[in-house]
Amino acid sequence: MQTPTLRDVADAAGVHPATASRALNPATRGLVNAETAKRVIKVADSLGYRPNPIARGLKTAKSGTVGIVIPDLTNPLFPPILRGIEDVLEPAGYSGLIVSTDNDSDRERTLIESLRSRQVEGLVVATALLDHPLLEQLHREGVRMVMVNRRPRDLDVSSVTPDDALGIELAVRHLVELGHTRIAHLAGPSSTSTGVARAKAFRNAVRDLGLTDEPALARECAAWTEEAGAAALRDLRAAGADFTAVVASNDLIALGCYDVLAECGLHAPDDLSVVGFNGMPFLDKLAPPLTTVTIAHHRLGGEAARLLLEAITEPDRPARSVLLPPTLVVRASTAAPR
Amino acid sequence: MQTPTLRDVADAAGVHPATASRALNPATRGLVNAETAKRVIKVADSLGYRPNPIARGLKTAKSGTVGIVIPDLTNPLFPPILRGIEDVLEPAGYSGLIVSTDNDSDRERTLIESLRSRQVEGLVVATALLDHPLLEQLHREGVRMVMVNRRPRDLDVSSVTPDDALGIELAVRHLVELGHTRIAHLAGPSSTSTGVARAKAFRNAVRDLGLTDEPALARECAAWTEEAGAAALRDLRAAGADFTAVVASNDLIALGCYDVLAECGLHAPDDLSVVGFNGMPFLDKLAPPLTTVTIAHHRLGGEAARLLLEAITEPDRPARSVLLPPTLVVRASTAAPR
DNA sequence: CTGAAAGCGCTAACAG
DNA sequence: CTGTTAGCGCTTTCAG
Repeated sequence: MQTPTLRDVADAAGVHPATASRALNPATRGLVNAETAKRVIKVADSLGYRPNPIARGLKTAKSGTVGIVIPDLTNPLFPPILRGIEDVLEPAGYSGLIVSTDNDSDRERTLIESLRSRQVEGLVVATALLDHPLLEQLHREGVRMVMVNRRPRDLDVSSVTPDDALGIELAVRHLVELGHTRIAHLAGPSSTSTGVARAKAFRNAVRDLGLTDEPALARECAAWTEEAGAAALRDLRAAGADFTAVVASNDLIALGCYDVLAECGLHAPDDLSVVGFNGMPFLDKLAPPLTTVTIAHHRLGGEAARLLLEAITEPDRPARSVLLPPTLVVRASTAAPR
Repeated sequence: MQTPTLRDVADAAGVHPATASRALNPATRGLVNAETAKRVIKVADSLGYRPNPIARGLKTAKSGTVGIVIPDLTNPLFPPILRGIEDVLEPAGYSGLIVSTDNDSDRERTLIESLRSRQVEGLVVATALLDHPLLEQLHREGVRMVMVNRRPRDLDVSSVTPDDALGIELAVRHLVELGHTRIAHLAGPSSTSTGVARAKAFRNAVRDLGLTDEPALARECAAWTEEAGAAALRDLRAAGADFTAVVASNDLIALGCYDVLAECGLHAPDDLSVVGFNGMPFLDKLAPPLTTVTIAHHRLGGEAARLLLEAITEPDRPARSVLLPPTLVVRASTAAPR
């Protein structure tokens, strides 16, 4: 026998399917005689009945699902964000459909199309670029969405992002307090809000702390990756820049710095102090353990999910943006300059 | 205007919805006049029509989705497996619904229930325990599934797992060739096939290579975690065991060994050679870089997805088990004993 | 080759 | 409080 339907339950309980439906749905149970409800429920679970949310969705135009759009699952930044999202979604009776765009905008378009055809009620988006036509279009079409980690410029959508300015300031202040005066910055791609915000925050922090802001000490990385970080640092060194510390725009870029140091037979922090950003796992096991600005990624995801659920239940609420405060975790990759 | 339905397309093209349906579905397009089909298709995409897979699923009892059950997304072992799965699913027109059980069997039951109610056509399961009543029950109920990474004992289901025996043999042989004769093993939980298989393989390898198999040199870890690995190594040391190398049953357990060495002011490989298993990312950045047995996790996932699709399209095929060959990656955590 | 009709499993009016 | 009716969007007989 196949999985029983609402009809089977109704027949077995001697009631009409509509009554069974009402009895089984907590929200409408009040409309039904308590006795009948009890009986229906008993029959239902003796038959092992389990409602078919697909059929329900067809009728109610609510799927109980939201789409989660991330660039790359293998980037250790995202699993904790996903966990945070799921931890909020699940108790609310929603489930998340996760897709990985691979930083490919065609793929992103296709995957979001497929999410929409699956009738997701909203989107949590972690792939935002500063200038992101697809997201603008979706927004115009009235798709409910929340940005996490990054956000587009000029788009009135809710978002949950780290307080990049504060994070970078913590990093720079730490280096200045150690005595560094020539500090380089390896910025993330300028196509992302985080890349731009951190680069700008770096310049501000440097000035605020009384150092001079030297453009020659900054490089933009082509991607948020180890390879791009390594390339940027090589470039900086090749240009003859003189610096004793580097603030990397994320941890992977910082790892790229480690690679370059190893190539050159140099060591952190003796030859160069290095600070990362994000607080990936296992950073404490590196050689040397990496000083980094840490974000509570779990919370980042949780807040985003909460905002999305809110947008779903109260569509008229204006967009809100949440900034999560970072903390600096000092480890052995930073020390006073020699 | 809302997203157009098949009816809208049919009306606009001046045909019956049934005809439009046939024209739009490549599989039934042959049943329709080529001209008509062409016209319908043109109208469809001028309207931006996109079929509703939910409604289709309701009728055809096929959802185009499979469930993916993993213990914990934040374990770096799983993202590459997921990638491998998605890379196979997607071109086949399927999508994966990912759930994270958190190693909690109640949660697992609930989540699998919810996947089934969402009409998944099959399951890729990465949470298998050797003795796993829930999976046995699902199997009896005819749920199509494929195990990945681990598998239950005595259950006739398809699986894709690493060749644990070969992997451990590579590790032990490497240590023996370096001159080690007293080698310890930190086994994974004996509730999992990988834990048991690797422990057994260790004993065999030791004997085959002419050493004596000493039970006093083995400990079972309570979990596949850093903490459990550390606890096991502490225990071994406290018991006064004498050994110069340790084969950890996975990389996280090996990281636990690093923690204990650091606590005691000791260093790998001088005081103890350490070998891991899995080939997690960033192992090359550790202090010291970890020698490990590497598995192509991406392929592990890909093969599993392929087997599942096969089981879906040809339900009568017998179960198959695929063993993926590991390779040993030698880094600086192993050296000749002092 | 195409239209008519029925129905997948469920819920939302509307009566009674 | 409960049954009737209708229909979500699509596919699939079955006729024509």
